[in-house]
Amino acid sequence: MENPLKPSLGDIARSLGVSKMTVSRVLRGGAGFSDETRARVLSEVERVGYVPNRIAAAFGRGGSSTLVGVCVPRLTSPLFGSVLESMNATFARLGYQTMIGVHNHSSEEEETWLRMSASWKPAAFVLASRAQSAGTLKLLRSSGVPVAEIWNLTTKPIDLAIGFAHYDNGLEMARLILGAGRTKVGYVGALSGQKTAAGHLRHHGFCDGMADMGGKLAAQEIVEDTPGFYAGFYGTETMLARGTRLDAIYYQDDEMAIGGLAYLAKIGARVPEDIGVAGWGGMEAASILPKRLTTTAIPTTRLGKLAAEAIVSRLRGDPVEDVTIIETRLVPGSTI
Amino acid sequence: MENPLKPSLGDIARSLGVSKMTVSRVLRGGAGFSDETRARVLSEVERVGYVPNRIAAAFGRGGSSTLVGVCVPRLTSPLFGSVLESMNATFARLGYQTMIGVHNHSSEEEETWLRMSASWKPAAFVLASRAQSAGTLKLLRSSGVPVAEIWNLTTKPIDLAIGFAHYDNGLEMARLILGAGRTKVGYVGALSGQKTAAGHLRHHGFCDGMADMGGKLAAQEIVEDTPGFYAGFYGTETMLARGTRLDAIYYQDDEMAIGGLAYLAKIGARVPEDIGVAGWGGMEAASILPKRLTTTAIPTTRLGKLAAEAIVSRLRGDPVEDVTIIETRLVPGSTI
DNA sequence: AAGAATTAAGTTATCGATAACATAGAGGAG
DNA sequence: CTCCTCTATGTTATCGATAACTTAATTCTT
Repeated sequence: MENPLKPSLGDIARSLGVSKMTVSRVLRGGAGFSDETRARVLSEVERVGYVPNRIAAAFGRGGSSTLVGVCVPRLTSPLFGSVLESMNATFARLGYQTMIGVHNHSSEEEETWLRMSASWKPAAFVLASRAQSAGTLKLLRSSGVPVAEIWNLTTKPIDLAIGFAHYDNGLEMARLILGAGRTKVGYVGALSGQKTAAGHLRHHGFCDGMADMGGKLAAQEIVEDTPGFYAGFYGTETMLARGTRLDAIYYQDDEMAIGGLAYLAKIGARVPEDIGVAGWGGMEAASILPKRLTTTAIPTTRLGKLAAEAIVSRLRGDPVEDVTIIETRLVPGSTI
Repeated sequence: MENPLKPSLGDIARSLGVSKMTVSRVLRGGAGFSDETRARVLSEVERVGYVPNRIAAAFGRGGSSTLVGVCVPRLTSPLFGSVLESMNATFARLGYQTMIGVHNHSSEEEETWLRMSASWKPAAFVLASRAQSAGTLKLLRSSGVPVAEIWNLTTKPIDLAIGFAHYDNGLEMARLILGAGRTKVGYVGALSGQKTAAGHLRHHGFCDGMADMGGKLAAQEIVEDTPGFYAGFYGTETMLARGTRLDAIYYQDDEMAIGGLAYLAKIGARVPEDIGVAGWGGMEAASILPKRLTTTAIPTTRLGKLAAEAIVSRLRGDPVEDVTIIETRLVPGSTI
């Protein structure tokens, strides 16, 4: 008892004159003890302020913990923030704790994090944006724990995938834009890492959608910077500076679209009369603009909640869909 | 060896014919082994894809882990997101992992999280927004681990405090606004929990600053909602609907200010001619507005980095300042 | 060259909780 | 009244890494 402030199960047991197992059983709520014993244990636990040691518990159970490793591209995006928030809350409610990692769209960073994270023997992993490196895949497969790939959908998930149909979102937006009679359409995106990243998929879907209707992109600009207001602003400036006349721009996300709107306002272009604007994500700011932004609204809270629940179902051995597509909603808005 | 995919230190040792300690020493980079042994161990580790078990390691060390518990009010704010991101990166670089909690400005949620978190025997805690409940304080004190209170400053920190001088920020902004000749000033804030919350402090400093210069708030509106674009939009609407004529509004943060600007634009009020607007936080979006927002820029990345470094210094026994004030910068902008 | 100091190992005990198994006593069935 | 079944509880072994010792071999001193 070097530290009297941190009594252990054994200390509780000793001061009550019972065995550690009895205390353990009472605390974990199973059966096998009398009401009287239960009351005595609980009051002693309360009295000394006992805090169970989950490290020891996880170790004793044979290694696997109630931690869940979650890795996202970044934490500054309100969309990912919202997903994390609801996922975190759901996991907490179900008795799990989240360990967060950020990979900045880099598969090396993801692998570094994963290796570190795996050493905590998490009960599961949640990865946003497809794990790419061979090392990552090997580690995930051999770890034997449930893995949820969120945000993107993948045709053959490592374990389970829950996300949005980004390609289709791009396709739909192309239809909406061309259907509105716009013909000279540009695309502004930003650094989004690998080919399989969500932004690329929407871009790809958008191009294909335009091709289906006999159109094609008149211009595009991929800014070498994190997606955000700035990137949208400067991406638009750069693209327009090239002189191509455009009557609509599709942005990688709403933040970029809002940045673009700011640039268009600055140069006096009227939206949607002179030029149309569309984004993706349905972020809060999009709804307070003078003209409601044309975008695709995504239920981020739902994604987080479903992902956490799916993981827990899998851990409990309940049946779970391998691939869950979360419905998105095209918001026509007034900027196209 | 029930699971051949998860070899342990002992397995490595056995297959090399050395002791577990030798392997442990090599892996943790100390001394006490020959170059040849080192090479043999490393190659075997590589060959079988050994992943160390930190749960066992933490347990073996006597309980304390390399986890750091971090609790913030929410994850959807780009400001907190940015702090978390740099803190997470700094901790990772220094060999620690973060466990995240969200308390929604509720001290009960914070305490629940803390109790859960404490059971992982973290090496330290980082709390954003002052811990309030008696239970929380008692637990933190008796846990005996370093605690960093960030975001807010407190006069007597539990252990160490790193943050912004919110009260002074409010005071300075009051001076700037009154100094610009504005006399009928309103304040729009949002749900921010306890009395000691950062938003309240700025509000308080703002009122005192106005009083010092012989002014006082002409109107105020505290929206019962999370701070954000919406809250700023509707808070402004509600406040102005009461009919008081105003020539400037101070907002709890930039998101709310931008929401307010959107409302003002909607009703055709010119900024800053008809009414001035000021925010707090210096978020990215504030710099792409047609008129640069008058605000207080805060170095969120710096806060995250310094907080993580301070915690690690304390863990290593190096000297650390108890209270660190992070300088903020008043951005005059063009909206006042 | 003998003893001291250093290097490169190996041994043992331990952390706290838990699974799996063991046991004593109470109550019920026949 | 005997056997049998619960119920409440105790015992033992265990998870993987590590701290703190110990030992054997090598190198350095003077």
